Amino acid sequence: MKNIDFYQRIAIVGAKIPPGKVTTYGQLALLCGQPNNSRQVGYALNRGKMGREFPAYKVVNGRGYLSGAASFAAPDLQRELLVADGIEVKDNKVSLKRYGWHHTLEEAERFYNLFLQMGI
DNA sequence: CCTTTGACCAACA
DNA sequence: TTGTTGGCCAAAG
Repeated sequence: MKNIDFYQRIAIVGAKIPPGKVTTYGQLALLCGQPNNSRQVGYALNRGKMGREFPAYKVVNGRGYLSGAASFAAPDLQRELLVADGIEVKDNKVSLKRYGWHHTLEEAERFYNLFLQMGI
């Protein structure tokens, strides 16, 4: 699997984050078939490799913390976008328990099969 | 070719 | 419960 494909996978999974939910770098990496490659997800976003469509604001770290002022065009942009989606942000952090995307095994398998079928 | 860097993470003290 | 540590791995230098 080429890395270009990994970015494609991230785009596909990112588009399926349920409304009003957030995901983590690690979860995206896992759903994209590379559980130990969460740093690469951060790299892709940092370098703007995911395009304008990608809901980067819905990606937080494993403890629910937002990505940092430097990561978005405006320092407070990520928080504003999350709040606009009805997601509570307190102390620069969201509750993963309440707003995390708790995907099922079936969902994970659907992605796996889709990627297989697409050959990416 | 190395070596360093990073929008990460789980385990540990 | 907070800070640290070692592992991770592709891209950049």
